[in-house]
Formats: sequence, C-alpha cells, structure tokens
Amino acid sequence: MSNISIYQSKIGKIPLFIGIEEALLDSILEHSRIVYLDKHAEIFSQGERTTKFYIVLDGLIKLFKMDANGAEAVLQIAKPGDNLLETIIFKNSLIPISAQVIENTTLLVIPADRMRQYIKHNEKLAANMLEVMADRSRQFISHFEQLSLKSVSQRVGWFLLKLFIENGKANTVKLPYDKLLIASYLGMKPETFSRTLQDFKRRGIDIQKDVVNLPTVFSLCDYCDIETASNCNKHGTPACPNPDCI
Amino acid sequence: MSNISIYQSKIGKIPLFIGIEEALLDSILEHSRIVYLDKHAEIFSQGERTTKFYIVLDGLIKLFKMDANGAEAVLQIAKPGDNLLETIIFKNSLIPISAQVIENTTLLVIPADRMRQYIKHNEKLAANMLEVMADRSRQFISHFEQLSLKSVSQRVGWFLLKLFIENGKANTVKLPYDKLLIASYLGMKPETFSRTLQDFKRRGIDIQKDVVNLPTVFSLCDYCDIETASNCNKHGTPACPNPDCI
DNA sequence: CGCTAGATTGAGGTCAATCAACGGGTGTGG
DNA sequence: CCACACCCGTTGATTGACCTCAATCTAGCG
Repeated sequence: MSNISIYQSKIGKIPLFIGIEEALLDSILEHSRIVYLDKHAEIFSQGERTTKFYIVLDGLIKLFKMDANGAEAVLQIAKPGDNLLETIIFKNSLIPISAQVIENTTLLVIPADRMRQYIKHNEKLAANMLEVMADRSRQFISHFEQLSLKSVSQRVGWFLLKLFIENGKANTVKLPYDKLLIASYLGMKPETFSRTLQDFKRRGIDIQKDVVNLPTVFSLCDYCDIETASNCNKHGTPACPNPDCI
Repeated sequence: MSNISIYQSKIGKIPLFIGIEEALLDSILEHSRIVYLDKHAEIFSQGERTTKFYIVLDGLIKLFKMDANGAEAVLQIAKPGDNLLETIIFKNSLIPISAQVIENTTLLVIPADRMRQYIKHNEKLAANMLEVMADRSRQFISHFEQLSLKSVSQRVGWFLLKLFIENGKANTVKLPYDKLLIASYLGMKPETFSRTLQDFKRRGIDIQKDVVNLPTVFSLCDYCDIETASNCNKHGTPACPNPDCI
C-alpha cells in the first residue's frame, strides 16, 4: 500500500485503463498492492487457486505450460501494460498456466472480486476489458497459426519480422529475450533455433550474437501474417511488398 | 427477418444471453437475421472484412487457418451456443480465420455495431460476453498445451477422454466428426490419426469404425488436463484416479 | 452396379529432437 | 589477477516421430 502514487501516471496509460476517470483509478489503486519481483521468481503456477488479478507495470513475465517431464511451452511473454489471469475474474477456476519473472518486475495486484465489481459498474472499463481480451485472442490465433502450420524457419522469420515492426523504422534490432526463451515461444529447441539463425545468416541476414541486421527493411516480409500486418505501418500502402499477406 | 419467433426459446439458453430480459432479446432478434447454410458452405474467410457477429443456433462449423499450400489447421469446432467473430465486435480489423459449415447450420447474424451498443448499455450482457470470452481463452490454452507438448497418442487420448466426459456416464461414444477433421484439430495427418487409433485398439480399447468402447470409465484418465478435469464430474471426488491432473 | 469420398495400410523420407561435446563469456573465490 | 565453475549458446552425429506418397479398401449413394 506504499507509494502507489508514483505509478499513477503510468497506470493511466495502460490499455485496460485508458479513458477511465481519475476517481475510479484512484479507487482501484487504493485497493491494490504493488509487488516487486526478481528474475526467476514464480508468480503463480498451473493448478493453483487465486483470487487476484495482475497488471504488469514493469518487467517481463513468461507465461507457460509445463508437463510432467519438465518440458515447457511458452504461451505469452507479458510486457508492461499486459494483464494476467483475466480469465480468473470471470470464473473462479484453477489457474491454467504458470508465470515466472524474466526481468525484474513490478506488478499491480488487484483482488479479482473487486475488479469484477468495477467492471460491472463501469461500462468504459468493461469495454476496455473486452477489447484487451479480443486483442489477446487475435494474438493467440496468430501464434497458433505459426505453431501449427509453419516450418521452423518460417517461425523464426515471423518472430524477427515482428521485432522489426515493433521497433519502428530501424533495420537493426537486439533480441529482447534469451534465445532459450524465444525458442520455446516458437515451439522449438534452442539447438534448432541456433541452427536456424545460422541459416538466416547464410541467406544474407547479418546476425552477431543477439543483434540482427537486415540488408533491407523488406528482407523478412515473406514471413508476414494478418496479425503482424495489422501492426505494420507499411501495410495497405504501396510500399508493402505483399498486400495480401497470406 | 422471417419466422424468428421459432428460435426465441432457443436463444434464451445461449450462454451469451442467459439472464437477459425478454425485451432486450426481442430487440436483438428484431435486428438480426437467421441464415441457413448447407455443408461445405463458406461463412467467411481469413483476410476479409465484415461487420457481422454470428451465433450458432444449430449445426457445426469448422474454424481454421489455411496457408498458401492449402494445408489447414483447425482452431475450433463451433457448436450450437458458440459465437463467432467476437473479436470483430471490439476492433474492426481483418478477419483472422476462416469458417466453413461441417453440418447443416442455422446462424443468428447480428450487426456488429448494434451488438456493440447492446453490450455497452447492458451490464449483464457485457458480463456474459466477458465470461464467454474467458471460457474460449481457457479452451485455447488447453488446445495449445496439447499441440505443443503432447505426443500424437496423448493428443488422441485427450480428445477421446473429452468426448467421454462430455457424454456423461456411458463408456461408449461415437466420433462426432469426420476423422479428417478430428485429425486436423489435433494437429496431425489423417493417416497418423488412423494409425494411432489402431494403437489404442491394441492397448485394449475397442474401436469399431467410429464407435469407441472403453473397458472401464477410467481407461483414459491418464490423458486428463486441468481444463478437461474441470468438466469432469468425478474431479475432486475420491473416484478421480489422478487428482492433480498434470 | 459403379462412383466417389473417407478411411486404412504400407514403404520410404524428412525435419526437428536428442544426445553429447565444446566454446566463450561472466562471476566468484583464493 | 588468475583459476575454476557455471550458464548460455553453438556445433556435430544420430535417432525417431510423424509426414508423404501411393495403393487399397469400404461404405454410402445415385
């Protein structure tokens, strides 16, 4: 309950809270907690019960499924502004996934039943929540497409392309996470990811350790999909090399 | 706009509309259309634009992604009560997936902007929509888990188990769709699915064409996951052979 | 009765996983 | 400051699960 005020400006920019009156935000903050967590910390684990809803204020979080053998599949890498366990708000079931801190993280922790009340009585907040969930759903579908009908190299190409598009204009990016994590997110083993990056090098893309350099901004456009395209500022303009991104 | 009244009772039982006042339902129906579609009909296709929101009243619909080579991955098999394109309501982007009729289908077609208005001004409807989307999200996660970290035979076992649990007590079920469709939903080729069913036969499960017969109700419990468990009436009782379904 | 679509079976191929060894940073402690 | 250990990533050789291709079978249906 400490110095929540520091985060007040930050919170107003979170997708879920955009356009929400100050008074409501204050009330939400008042009944929430801020939690700081170090790398490797476990936030929650599949099969547990919880009554909390989380919003990432800072850091990075790995959301994943783990099977009996310890193999894990990464579902999402949550960034500032993302929220966790929105499904829990609406149905009090067991947590379906695990969450672990990748980079030192600040979380806003809101009691689920309180959040449910806020949403119920504020139509703008409800609308925001629906939009956020719809967004997630679209990301899911895109991820699903990659995992189920793309080859390893297509998946790597898609991932790199997304990075460049998020990054704006530059044709240089740094891999934002460990290669192990990226590999898992892309549904492959680290060895396979490494080999695939070597293939990309051979095909003319400059990669030094974790820095990727494109010869041209369009080098990866073959790997575009609908979801990625919708985030690309060249999409729909004559500059886009494949307007009907398969 | 024809004889919508026939469907009035049906509509009240749809998850999205449970607990909604008659007056609102009437208004929704008044501004909707009922559409009948035969097998193989294409409802919409990835990359298109639409301003419509659909609810399945009858039939079966395949929701899938298709790549340039014609390979397809089935994301969901929509049943009566399910809705399609809820993401479209909240963000007017391109349709991310394709939908095709599997079994003769009756659809309730609602203009997206009207639906958006209804949700905005009716908190119960908004709450229902959130719950429905949260449900979908959990199903997604379960499906994702299967596709990314289970073997072919585990996926088949999981699918059969789900069938038996949905079906209630009986230890006999009939496969509800073509094997081709099931295979695609499980992320494998029909040949592989067929071979895997043969494996199950050898392991003591009786399978004749599309009828599956379990020696005991617990034969498939090894293939349970959290989401499946939450739909199992034995879960949490002493009768459940593996209480902490991996 | 033949046609067609769905399902099965067989043989062979392939892509990515596995297993194992190595390299190069980084941090720690002597 | 160096020696050692450790983690992450790379590289190589091999395996194996699933796919591919092609032939055959079956059942429904005109």
